[in-house]
Order: sequence, then structure tokens, then C-alpha cells
Amino acid sequence: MTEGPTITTIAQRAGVSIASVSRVLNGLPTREDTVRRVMRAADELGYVPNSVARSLRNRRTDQIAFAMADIGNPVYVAMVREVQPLLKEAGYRLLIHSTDGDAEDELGVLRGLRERYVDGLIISPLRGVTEEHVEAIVAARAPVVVIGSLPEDMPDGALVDNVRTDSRTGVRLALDHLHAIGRRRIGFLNGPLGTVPGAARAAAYREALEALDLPYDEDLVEVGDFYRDSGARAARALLARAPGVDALMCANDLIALGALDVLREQGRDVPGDVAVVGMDDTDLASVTWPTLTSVSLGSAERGRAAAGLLLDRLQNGPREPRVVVVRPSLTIRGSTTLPEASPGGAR
Amino acid sequence: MTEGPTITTIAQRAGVSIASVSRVLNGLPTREDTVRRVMRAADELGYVPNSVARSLRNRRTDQIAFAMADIGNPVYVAMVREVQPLLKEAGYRLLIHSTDGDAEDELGVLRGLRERYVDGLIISPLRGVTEEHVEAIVAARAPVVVIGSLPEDMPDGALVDNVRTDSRTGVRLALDHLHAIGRRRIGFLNGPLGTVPGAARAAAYREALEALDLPYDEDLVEVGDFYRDSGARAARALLARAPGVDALMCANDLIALGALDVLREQGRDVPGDVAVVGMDDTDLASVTWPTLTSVSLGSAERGRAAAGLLLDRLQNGPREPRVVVVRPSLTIRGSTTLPEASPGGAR
DNA sequence: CATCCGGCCGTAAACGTTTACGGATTGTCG
DNA sequence: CGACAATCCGTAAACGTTTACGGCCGGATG
Repeated sequence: MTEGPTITTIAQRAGVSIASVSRVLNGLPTREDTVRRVMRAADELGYVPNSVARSLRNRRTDQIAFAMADIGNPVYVAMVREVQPLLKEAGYRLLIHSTDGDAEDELGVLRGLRERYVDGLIISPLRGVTEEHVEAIVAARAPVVVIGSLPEDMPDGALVDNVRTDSRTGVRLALDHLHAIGRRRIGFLNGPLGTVPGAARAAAYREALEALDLPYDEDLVEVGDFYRDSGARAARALLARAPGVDALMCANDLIALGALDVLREQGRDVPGDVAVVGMDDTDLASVTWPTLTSVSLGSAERGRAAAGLLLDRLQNGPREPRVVVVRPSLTIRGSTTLPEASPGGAR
Repeated sequence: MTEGPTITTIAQRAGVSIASVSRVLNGLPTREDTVRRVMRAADELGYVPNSVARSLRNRRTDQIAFAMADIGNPVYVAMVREVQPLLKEAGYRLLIHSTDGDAEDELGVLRGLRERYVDGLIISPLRGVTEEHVEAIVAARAPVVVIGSLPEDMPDGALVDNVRTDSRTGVRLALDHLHAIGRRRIGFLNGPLGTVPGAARAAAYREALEALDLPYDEDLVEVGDFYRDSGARAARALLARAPGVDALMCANDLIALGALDVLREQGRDVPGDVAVVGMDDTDLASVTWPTLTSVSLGSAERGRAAAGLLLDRLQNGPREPRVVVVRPSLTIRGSTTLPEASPGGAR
């Protein structure tokens, strides 16, 4: 693997100093004649600047990392999909860290910021921002955008912007809708209470019931994981315990898929017997049959917002931390209404 | 943003030279006492090595890029999902380039290799490897793995490994299956003939028909894009032209989704009236109703293979280019058999 | 003609590491 | 006690850029 030409090679061939070469290549004012000579030499040698050397000198890498629990999760895919073009547009490369939900890994990424291999980080911590996260962020002294909730008391040194959604309102929208179509025994299939979304959605469910003057019934609640098979297990358990349930609120779309599987298997009509609502409004929601009514937490919008905040901070320097709240909305599909004539739409 | 400690800071505090610090930090043999002093200083200062400086000196970045058409496509997500942990395990970071199917962009990534911001590249070019691709790869002098097909005559300097699948056999598997369940008028919904998969699958369809002694009928073929709504349009056109069709072979799962939409809309039973087969066997296939029989082209396996080849070359140095062919297989689901009792499974 | 000013350019330092090389110290052995 | 080997460490160069600084040369001006 022979070495490519460097600025020095060009300087020799053009008969000028490396400083001149650098100036020409960076478009700094230089005599016409010199410019031509350097350009010519660079062309002939097929010169390409070494980005590592440039990074070392300029103290910037033009790279940004995005850390998430699982790149297989459609929610994160939607975010990456929005983030990538914005970063590219601004001249940054994108690094992906899929932490597998491993808290140690997540912290590893945060601590890794100190190696300065990226200029900034977007992170979506599954289990919330702990004391250790905060420590690592402060020590990093590189801008970080957190997607998800933040502890109340971020210390001053922390360069943290925040994008969050309001799953409380999201759950509320879903339950209002279910109530409006006449459902009164609304079950809830949640994810782990140890996760931020899990905890928030649990609280939101109780609140929403209260607002609707519906009783809270433990038998109508089941906790599992945020996956399809876990959703199926939970649905089976809940249906066995409370056969009279007439709607299922699911803490994400995958759980809802599992619930749909079980309802079909048991011959219960959706939405006739049981209406189903998912959460996240992923691509999957328009693929199921019946299509899935789902609470959109604006994944794409959250991705865009996060990228925007980070780029703004990188380009315009220090400023007060900002918070962007993305409003949830409800996308009503077949699982809570009568079968539509024409389903689907593009993904 | 104050500057962090460098090797020099540590050297001062520990009262030794920077060479000693480096040696200690890299675990080279050093006197016990010096080791302690350096370690102590490093700890106290919270030293973290600067990865850019290290890269410059070591001429390696510990980064690998993966370039694909669209990170939103489940096929690529499946690949990334496999690639990421393998790279992490080997100590590499992962960069993602989603080129949007833009050929210029794709070449940009390839040319960018010469900036040496990554040690290697996995690329899946949508429209095949052109003359220009080859040029860029040779000039890059960095190892590249291409997922997809390669021109016959790669020049010697090109450090290219290759992972491909055999969509010909894949289509064949699907048509054999359809034939075996008694279908004789098998339609084909393809993607653009200008793409590598599109062209290959078109040829494979003709061959497979021939092998089965079925006539090739132009009315049974429709060409569109690899997306759901395009698939729907194509299905509608084909059904109008050839109402007697009893099976639809789709060039990918998204097209198949569109086809399922239309069949449902027209009240045709799947698989009773029309059987449907998709291709790629993405996560979506187990979500539809009926679940979708699909040709698996081993996305996950291709991802693993690509990562394996690249890592091998990076770790063990130059060697003959290798080719890995991943065998396709057929995953039979509800869209070609009677409705199952229990659908689904984990995603 | 002497002076000054401005435009270009070259020298050298800096970014933060790793490592070749040789000098110093210590210990061993004759 | 002297010579030599073995250890350990410090100096300095190198990786490929960018940029501060000062020198040189030309022309304009008094």
C-alpha cells in the first residue's frame, strides 16, 4: 500500500513551500501564477488532503455520533433517516453506536467523547440520564443532545440540549379516542417500569383513566418487554384474566403486533370486540391487518430537532441549553375503526 | 471549552518524559516505580488519549464505513445490525453513509476513502460497480468489500472482496414452490430493470418459467419501483390486464405489501385466489396478514460475511480477493399456504 | 535616490501521539 | 576495581496539516 502524495510532495513538484500549497488549497489569496503551479501539481499527483492530519490541527473531526439502544428498532431508524441528510448537508459524517440497551456501553460512548473522535453526540438513553451520564457529559466538554428526558438539575458546565416528547399527552390522546368510540374497559400492555418510557406511560395511563372517570383496575394492566413476543405473552395473560376487556392500549407498536397476533389466534375481532392502539407510529403500523391506530411520538421530528440543535451549537458556539418538546398526535387506522375501504399508503 | 490534559501534562506532573508516559500507557516494559507515578498522574488528571493524534501517528483510524442506498430499507438495517457488533468487537467504530441511491454520492464515498478517514469500507452499490467505481476503489488503496455483484475483470490493484447472493436461485425456489402448490399463471412484479437486482430477477423469472415448462407471458409482468405504493400500482395494472393470474411473485417485500393491499381491496383471497411471494424476507413479512412467504436472500448473513472479510483483511494483511456467495432460501408463510393457526413469532 | 508600504512567500512551530536511538545508571563478573 | 551487559529513560523525529511571523521584493512617494 504505497503512500499517497502529501502537501510536501506537491510543494516540491510545484517548486514552492508547503505553506503556499496549503494557502492555495484553502483558497487564501495567492499570486495567480503560484495558484496555477500548485493546482497543476496537485492534479497531476491526484492529491487528496489527509483528514486525520487536518483534524489534529483544526481540532475538529467533522464527525457526529448518534447513540441509540438498537438500530433494529424502527423508531431509531426513523430518527437516523432524518439526521443523516442534515448532517451530511452541514459537512459532518455520521457514526452509529447501537448500545444494545447496555448501560455500560452507553456510558462507554459518552466517556469516549473525551477521545475527541467526534465533535458532538446525539444520544437516546434507554434508562434515562443518570448521575454517571451527567458526569461523563460534563467531562466530555463536547456538545450533547439528549433525546428523552433529562434530570431537573443539570449542572452548569453541561452542554446539553434536550429533545423530548410528551408521552403523557400521547397516552391521553389514545384513551380519549378509545373512550369516544365507546370503550370502557381499556387494558394496558406496558414495557418495563425500569425504563423511562415504561414509567412515564404507566403514570400517564392512570391519569388518563382518571380524567375519563374510568376506574383503575389492576387486572387490566400487564407489564412485559418492548418486543412482539413479549407483547403476545402479556396480551394472552391479560385476556385470560379479564375477558371483558374491549380495548388494548399498547406501550409501543411491537407490543401491539403481539397483541394482534393473540387476538386473531383467539378469534376476537379487531376492532369489533377489542380495539387496539399502538405507540410510536412506526412503519409497521400501516402493514398489519387491520392497520394499527398508533400514537405518533414524532420520531422523525425528534431526529430533525436533535440534529438541528447540535448543528446550531457547533456552528454558533455556546449558548443556553435548549429544550424542544415534540407534540404527540394520534394516527387513526383500522384497529380502532371499522375496516377501511382502501388501506395502506406508501411507507 | 478548556483543553484536556495531554501526554505532556502527565509527563510534567509525574516528572518523567513523554516517551515514558506513552510507554506506560501502552503497557511497554517499564520500571515499576515509573509505572506507578505515571498511572497516578494520569488518573488524577483524568487523562484520555486523543484518538486523532493517535490515528495520525499510527496511520489507522479504527473506523469502518458502511455505505448503502437507504438506511430506511429493512434489508440494510438487517445488515447494519449484524455488522455493528462485529466491528465493535474488533475495536472499530462504524460510520454510516446513506446515499439515497444517488450514484454521485456513492462515488463520493468511494473517493472519500482517499482522505483516509476510515480503514475500510463495506458498500452495496445499487446500480452495480461501474468503471468509475473501480477506478475509485483502486485509487483508494484501502480494503473494500462490495455487497452485490462485481464486474468480471477487476484490475489487480483492487483490494476488493465480494459478498453476493444468488437471486436467480431465489426466484427459482419461489416459482418451484408456487408450481408445487398448483399455480400455473404466475405474475411477476419487478423493480427497475436499470438496477442490478431488477435485471437479475427479470432474467431469473424467465429462466424459472422455462424450467417449469410454463410459457412466458408479457401480460403477466409489470415493472415499477421497489416501493410499496409502486407495488400497488403495478399489481392493479397487472390484475386488470390478466385477471386469471393465480400467483404473484414480487421482487421485494415492499412490492408484495402493495400487492397485498390491492388484492384485499379487490376482495381476492390470499392465498386462495392469488398466492403472493415476496423477496428479502424482511421483518415486515411476519407482520402482514396473511403473513408473507418470502425468499430470504440472507441479509443478516451477508452483513456478517462482509464484516468478516473486511476484518480479516485488515487484521491479516493482503491476500487474494475472496468471494462469498450466500445461498437463498424460502420462508413459507401464510400468503402461499392455508392460514396458520398461530402466526408471528418474535421479530 | 532613500524611504516606506504592501503583497507574497518561506521558515518554523504547533496539534498530540509513537518510537528509534543513544546515554545514563545499575549490577555482575573477572 | 574495571569492563561490560542489561535496563530504563530522555531527546528528537515523524505522522500531514494550518498559520503566525518576518523577510524580500516591487512600486510609489517625497
